[in-house]
Amino acid sequence: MTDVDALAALGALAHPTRLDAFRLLVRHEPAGLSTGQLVEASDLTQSTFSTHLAVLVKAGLVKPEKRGRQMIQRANLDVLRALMLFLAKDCCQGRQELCEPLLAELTCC
Amino acid sequence: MTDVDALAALGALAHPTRLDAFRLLVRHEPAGLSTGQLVEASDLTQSTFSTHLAVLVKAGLVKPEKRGRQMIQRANLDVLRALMLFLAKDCCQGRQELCEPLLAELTCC
DNA sequence: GAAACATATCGGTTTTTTACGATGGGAGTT
DNA sequence: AACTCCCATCGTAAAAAACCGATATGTTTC
Repeated sequence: MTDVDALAALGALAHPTRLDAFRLLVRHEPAGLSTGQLVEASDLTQSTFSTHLAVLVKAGLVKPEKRGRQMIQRANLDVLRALMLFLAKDCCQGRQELCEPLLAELTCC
Repeated sequence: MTDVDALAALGALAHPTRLDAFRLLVRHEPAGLSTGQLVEASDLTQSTFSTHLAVLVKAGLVKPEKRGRQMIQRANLDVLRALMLFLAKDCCQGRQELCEPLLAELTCC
């Protein structure tokens, strides 16, 4: 993951509507949700939400898939993992003791 | 870490200047760098960089400390860890197999 | 083919962000 | 006290983001 990719992912998640939508999609893995269902879950217009969704898709965090006349949206956890690894690399620069607390907490899952 | 905190941290890192500055500070832990040194490392005006720095501080990612007539800026790795944990919680919702690849890669450090 | 449906895109307005020079205030120096 | 240095803040202009209604595109249904 390059800096540009990480900036796109960070920016995509840095908005309440998009963060909510992404987390909703994560909770609905691997089935996904239609765009319309996501619009309903938000309190925004269909067109406004569509542009938010486009930001998530452009960042690679969401992968759309055609199904009949509707689009099924699915979270791309690979990109989320790549983003976390990107951040972790900063955290761990040479000093492993800095990230050990993180690993300890992450073993919760 | 609340949603509001996470959004602030994501937004703070979602800018090339601020991401660069934060990573530079991480690499200079635990000594930190003065604001002036950070300005030099950027290609921006002192005033412009100051507002960027304020965003990082507001998000808690950077902790300023007075030293004489200059400010020493230090990265707050606790907030970075909290942010990563916040993202990981989404990733791991109930399904531990989703985060195992991440943990495997993180053991690099 | 016409109608209904799901989603994307186009204009346009409002709000927010970014960037700069200039100014101000606190902290050392002479 | 006057001066210099470091940094924050103010005022402002330009750029980007957010939001909406209206329209366009492609798909199923009748």
